[in-house]
Amino acid sequence: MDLETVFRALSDTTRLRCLALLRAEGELCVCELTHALDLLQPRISRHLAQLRESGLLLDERRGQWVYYRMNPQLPAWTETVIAASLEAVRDQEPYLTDRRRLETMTERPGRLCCA
Amino acid sequence: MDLETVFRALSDTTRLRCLALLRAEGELCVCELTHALDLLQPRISRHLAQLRESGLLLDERRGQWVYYRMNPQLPAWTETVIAASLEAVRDQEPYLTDRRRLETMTERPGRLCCA
DNA sequence: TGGATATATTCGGGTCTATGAATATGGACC
DNA sequence: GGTCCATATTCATAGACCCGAATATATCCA
Repeated sequence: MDLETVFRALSDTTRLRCLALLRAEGELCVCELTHALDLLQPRISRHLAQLRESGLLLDERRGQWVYYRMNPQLPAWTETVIAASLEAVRDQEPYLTDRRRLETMTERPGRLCCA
Repeated sequence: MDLETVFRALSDTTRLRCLALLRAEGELCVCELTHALDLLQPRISRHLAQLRESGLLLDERRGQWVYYRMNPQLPAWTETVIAASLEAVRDQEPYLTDRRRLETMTERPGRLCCA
């Protein structure tokens, strides 16, 4: 896991938005991220694949859905970099709206509708 | 200073090598960096310009030489990101060799030859 | 088996990026 | 002025990247 690979993976807003939600929520499936970011599904899917290939994310299929989550075995410096940078934009757009859209999403797979 | 801009600036090994030396040395002129990294001068100059335009570096002409240094007014998260990542590769190549080449460079401007 | 949903991939186009080579700019000094 | 040195910029090329649209794959369920 070299610096250049990680920084390149982090140098796209779509990917940063996905990472921000995944860190907050633990894990999310592609359709939840697609809804939260309000973007086309192939676009989300490609960015998630990039994050997986760079080593930052893990994926796991469960039934129809593929869930992504942060790789728990990242080197310490990578954790530090991601945590510090995402914390700095926590209260800015588009990250605020992404969280709101996810919260108000109905029919999230594997979740009670009236939790 | 947004995340994407900073991460894009950091996603190139040549730029990371320049930043590592500049953090260690305080300030360096273009010819010192060119010698330390053992690359062609226009290549170094262009990467330094990118780092300046992204806000990470400041430059200052003194006589024939242009000195670059870290911008001392970076946001805290940027400082954290750069410090954590460069610290992680401090003892790896090509960063080790870069420091060695700089140390053994003769005729560094503004420095005594037998310091 | 067939249809519906979720996810991934391919394709084509436009844009950005990094590079070496060559050239231009700018200051110092005679 | 002219010359040398340090630095910056231009030019052309090759590759990477991002995107939407269309299509392919995979799973579930009837």
